[in-house]
Amino acid sequence: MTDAAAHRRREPLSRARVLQAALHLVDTEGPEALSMRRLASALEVATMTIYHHVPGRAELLDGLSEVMVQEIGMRFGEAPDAALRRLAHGIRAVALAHPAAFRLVGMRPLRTTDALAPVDAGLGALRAMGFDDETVVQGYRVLVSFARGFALGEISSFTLEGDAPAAAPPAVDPVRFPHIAELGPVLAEPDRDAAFALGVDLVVGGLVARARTLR
Amino acid sequence: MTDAAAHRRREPLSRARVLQAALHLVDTEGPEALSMRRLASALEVATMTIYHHVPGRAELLDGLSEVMVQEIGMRFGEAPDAALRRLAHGIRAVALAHPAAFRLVGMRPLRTTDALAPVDAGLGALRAMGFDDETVVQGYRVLVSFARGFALGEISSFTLEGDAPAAAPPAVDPVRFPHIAELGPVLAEPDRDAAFALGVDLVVGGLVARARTLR
DNA sequence: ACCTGAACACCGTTCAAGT
DNA sequence: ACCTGAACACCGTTCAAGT
Repeated sequence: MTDAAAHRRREPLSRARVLQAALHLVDTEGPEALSMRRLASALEVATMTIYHHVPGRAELLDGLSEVMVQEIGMRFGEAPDAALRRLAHGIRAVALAHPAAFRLVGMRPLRTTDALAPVDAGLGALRAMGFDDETVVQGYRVLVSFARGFALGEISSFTLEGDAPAAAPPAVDPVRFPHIAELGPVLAEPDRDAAFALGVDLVVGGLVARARTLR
Repeated sequence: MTDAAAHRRREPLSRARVLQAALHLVDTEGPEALSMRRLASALEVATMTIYHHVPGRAELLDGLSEVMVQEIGMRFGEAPDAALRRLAHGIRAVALAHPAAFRLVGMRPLRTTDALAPVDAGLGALRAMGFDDETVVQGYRVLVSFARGFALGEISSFTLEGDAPAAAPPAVDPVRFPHIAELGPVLAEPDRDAAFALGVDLVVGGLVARARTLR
């Protein structure tokens, strides 16, 4: 049932409906639209009613990342390196599907157990490659740091800010910064898909190569 | 001259002194302390006085990243791969020196020309390795995305949030998430330096290997 | 059980005015 | 040139109360 339908029937509010409405609000009106007051008014409910389903704004944001992480599809019986590549691409896909929301929560630690399935899958893939525990955790952090960092960076370059309009790159002195000046056109319109694929190849490809030296 | 000394003599306010005070405020009182009002009161000046030196809050944040980026040391005549490694470690070092401020601005695009020296150096190193323009820009984005993403992630795991106290990882169902459960101790206290070094090795090492195939 | 209104202690920014 | 006070339109959250 859609949120709108649930609402028309005046079903009792729930954490799930609050989170759903929050994500919709951010998707349609931008990150700065997510205030407890505006969320309540979108749900046609008093501001304080929200607090009966979510303890406060911090947990609302945690819930938002939970909902988004659950959109990362899982799959079973995949080769470990394919699973890692899918995890990275899944993180970026969620970010591109919800850029404003990802900007809001993209670097928060996952604090809610319902958001841990992709984490477990990623760690499992690295263990299946034969790494010791330390290297599993390190490799996981490297891959996820890259994927989140890349996605946040590209989002910032094309979403409006919540406080300032999308940035035009500053004009640059070709004497001080010759490389920036000469690369200008490519810097302005990079092939973002190719850049992300390069990063995934470097990280996952490198890990696969190291795994081979273990056996 | 220190900010405090300048202030005692009632020197006129300047953009530089505003930014310096803003960074100090965030360093000492956390990210949520950076409001125009609290910054003004730290400078013992009326709130609106700030606006004569900085157009608004967005530009204040841009200025903060400018100041932080300038702390990344530059060096000349270095081998390209060493320059890339130093850039990555420099980004992380700045983040660890100013965790609260980095959380505030770590993913903003650099919008101020005085912040572009490390960008130009990084691009120059990749060009010196022989890559075509597209690959230079892609490789740069990959390295910087990883460094920023990693630093932001580790900061979030040990800084208080501005809205919630430092996160204790949630207890986890070992049936649903066996890998998380079994890796628990390592996940709780990862070797962050080693993890970052692994990422730098994978990215820079991988780029060096690709550069070799070009000649 | 579920929801609400009023109040408190904050925000960023505009504007017209002061020295 | 440089600084300011008052006002406007917002915030998140506490508390006591309503159904």
